Amino acid sequence: MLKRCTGEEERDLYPLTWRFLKGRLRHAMVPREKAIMEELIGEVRPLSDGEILVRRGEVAGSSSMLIEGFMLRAIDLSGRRSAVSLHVPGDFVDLHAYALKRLDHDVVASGECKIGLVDHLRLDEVLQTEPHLTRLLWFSTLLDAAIHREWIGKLEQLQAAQRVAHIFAEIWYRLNMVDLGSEKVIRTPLTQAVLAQMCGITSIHMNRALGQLRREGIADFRRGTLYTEDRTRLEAFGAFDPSYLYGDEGLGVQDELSR
Amino acid sequence: MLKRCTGEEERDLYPLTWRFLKGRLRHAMVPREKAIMEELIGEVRPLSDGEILVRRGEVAGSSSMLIEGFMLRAIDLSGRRSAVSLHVPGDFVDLHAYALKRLDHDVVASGECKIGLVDHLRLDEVLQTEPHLTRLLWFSTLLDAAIHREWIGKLEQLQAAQRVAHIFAEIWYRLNMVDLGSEKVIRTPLTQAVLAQMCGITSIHMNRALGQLRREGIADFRRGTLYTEDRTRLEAFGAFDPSYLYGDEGLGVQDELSR
DNA sequence: CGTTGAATTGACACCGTTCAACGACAGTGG
DNA sequence: CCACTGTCGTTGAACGGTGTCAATTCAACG
Repeated sequence: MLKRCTGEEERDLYPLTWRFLKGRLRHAMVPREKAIMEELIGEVRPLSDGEILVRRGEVAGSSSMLIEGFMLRAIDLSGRRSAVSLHVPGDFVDLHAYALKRLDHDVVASGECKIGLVDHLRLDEVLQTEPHLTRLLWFSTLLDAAIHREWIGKLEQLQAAQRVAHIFAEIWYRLNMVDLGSEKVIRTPLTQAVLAQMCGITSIHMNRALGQLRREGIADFRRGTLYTEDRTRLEAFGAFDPSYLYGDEGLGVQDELSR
Repeated sequence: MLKRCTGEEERDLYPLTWRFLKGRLRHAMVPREKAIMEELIGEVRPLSDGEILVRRGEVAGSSSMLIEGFMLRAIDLSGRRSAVSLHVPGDFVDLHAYALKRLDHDVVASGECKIGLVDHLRLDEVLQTEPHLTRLLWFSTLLDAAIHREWIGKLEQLQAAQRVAHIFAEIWYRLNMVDLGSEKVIRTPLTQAVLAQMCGITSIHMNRALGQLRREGIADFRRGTLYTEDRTRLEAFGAFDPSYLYGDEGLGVQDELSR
């Protein structure tokens, strides 16, 4: 008889990595693979707000999984700083560094967070002996790429208020996938300035955009806390279609990857 | 005595795939791996301008390498269409489809082009038996992600004319890496409308931006042909720093990946 | 030589930036 | 308990970049 693994059990068995690919292809991992993932983590380290984990150009010997909190990837172009992606618990934040060796961007803590370090030598072993797990790791980095593409589309087509709405919808969705965030409220360490960096607008205009969302009753963001009565409306306003996040409840075709 | 492989020889030995990772980590591939890559290609197929190779959401059983010509990835958000990336010969265009199974975007021919199809079953074999080559394939998809990030930064920070300049500089650089494009002129199948889609502006404003570049003597783009006297100036204007393209002449640290 | 898609131009409205000032709040130390 | 301080958030007015609409020119091609 196949015992169905409940959320509780997963948390107990894999306290550090149970959120990895949760809501996406985690169901494609067999217990052995989940155990390998958990054992990959060496040191667990806390980060304080704004702390830079990896600097652009540095050669990295390890990658890290985000266990608690939020992180950003940031790049500088023509002097100004901007955020090109956001990470939530369960994300293998800079797995990219494994194949790229040096990164093209900084990886920064947004608020307090906790990460688990994975030595690249361990990943070498996985590549040698675990083709299926390798493919899942690869998949997780392509998920990032898919999100990047959506952000590009968002920046190309939406205007300020819609961009924030889109980000809000995305964060909410991603938090839910890893069992975080409630139905009507989520807590984040984000400031209006950081949101502005992610949306490619000034923080002043971000303030006005948030004002608009508030006035129109679409969403209320105050000092990191996001609240909304009607998420459907928020998503619609931000032209948010979650299919790029490759969640399980999507088209379901990924079952082919299951094994 | 180690025989140095000249460009000529590479072309003869691997007529379909000699451009793959050229200028990046191709030097890290041993002849056996290059041969495997070449043999991965099944059918070779021409595409006509605007032809859609893979449609968003479709389940793909194969991926394709771009042998000649240009291709785009496009997504639709709130009705309008926009281009989220551009590909040049040597790019393993929709390798993403291998791990993702279904894509979040369309893959479209820009102008006439020629592609080589690779069955996913063949890639499965590579994953099982060739960890080093697997890592290089993974690397090539992460290169796309790095370019995505740069585009996000570009959209967040630069204004119209600088955005085009940046794209121009990028295309030029990438073409040079695969032995295409001369010092002062490159030919592309791009229209002002497509450039506009890539820069997130209207084609009308793209026209004005191109006019500005022309007036200021930075670059002259006319019906697909791009000309400039001073590439350094073009790059400076577009705040272009090629390090995100991970070219060989970069920091050189990637040699660690060599083996 | 006519047709067609692409490129070009001008007028005007709107979105977002800039600069400057002010208000709200949390943490700190007296 | 209060005053102090710094960060974050808020607001207004002027300016500039970009979108929109409509009309015109240009280049390629059958």
